[in-house]
Amino acid sequence: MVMKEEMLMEEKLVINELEQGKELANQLMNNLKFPSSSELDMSLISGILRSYENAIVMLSLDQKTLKRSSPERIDQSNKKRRTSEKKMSEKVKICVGTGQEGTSLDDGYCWRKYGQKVIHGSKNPRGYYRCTHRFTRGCLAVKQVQKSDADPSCYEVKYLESHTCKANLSTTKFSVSVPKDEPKRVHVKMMLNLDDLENKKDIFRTFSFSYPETENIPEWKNLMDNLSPTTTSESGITNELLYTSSSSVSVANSPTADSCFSSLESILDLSHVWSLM
DNA sequence: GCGATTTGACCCGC
DNA sequence: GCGGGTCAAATCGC
Repeated sequence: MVMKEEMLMEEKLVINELEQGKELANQLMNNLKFPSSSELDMSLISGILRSYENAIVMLSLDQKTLKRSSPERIDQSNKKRRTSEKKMSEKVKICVGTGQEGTSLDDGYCWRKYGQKVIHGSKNPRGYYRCTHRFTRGCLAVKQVQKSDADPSCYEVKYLESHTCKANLSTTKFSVSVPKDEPKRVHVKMMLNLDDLENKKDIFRTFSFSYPETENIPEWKNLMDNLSPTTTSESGITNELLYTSSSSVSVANSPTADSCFSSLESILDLSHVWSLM
């Protein structure tokens, strides 16, 4: 019953997307008859492409749902089954400072917890999260979060499947700061312009890691050397430098883009394309 | 009331 | 049979 309602909802969304695409295509045809601005044409074309992309994503998700709930399987048993597809995965270790638990694990995406399991041989349970946009935009991103047994201040985060809900990182900005009282700890604030049609707003995320972890990387060491722990910026935020990504394509297409907020490696990979503001 | 989280049950691969 | 991943009903919180 609920499943049927969900299917109808999905169908409506797909039809809506296709109708939008059709509407935009009509507008484009009119524009071609009476040429005006090529910018408008381009925006119409990208609108059409987006509509069809969304429809395809929704349909592919629908197919998966149908596969899982095919009549034979339903006849066989009314019980739960899981997909056996092999997934791409990326493991990331995140250390959080005291009093920051929970917030630092926030990586800029919206996750919904769908399960928790006690793992054999581990003291801490593993949490299972999937993208909130799974059903609205067909985003299949999944992550697993488990507190490290060895270091309770560290979380092991495993990302399975990448986000298809499309974060637009073209205007991503990083802000790096060093706390006065803790000169070996680095706070990174990221300003991210998400291509979020619902919210249309910039989202800020912060996380931190220890200086020694990055000491053996020359570029990072140079950066840290330039951050004198005694100076204070005009904004009142200690030692803040703003960095902006000079290559949106390299960010957006990076295999680690989805977890760039939490993966130290990905931040460092990107560091060479940053330019000082 | 609705969306998010919790939690026990179930499924599947090894 | 065991362990890990997922589902979905129950519960919680706003």
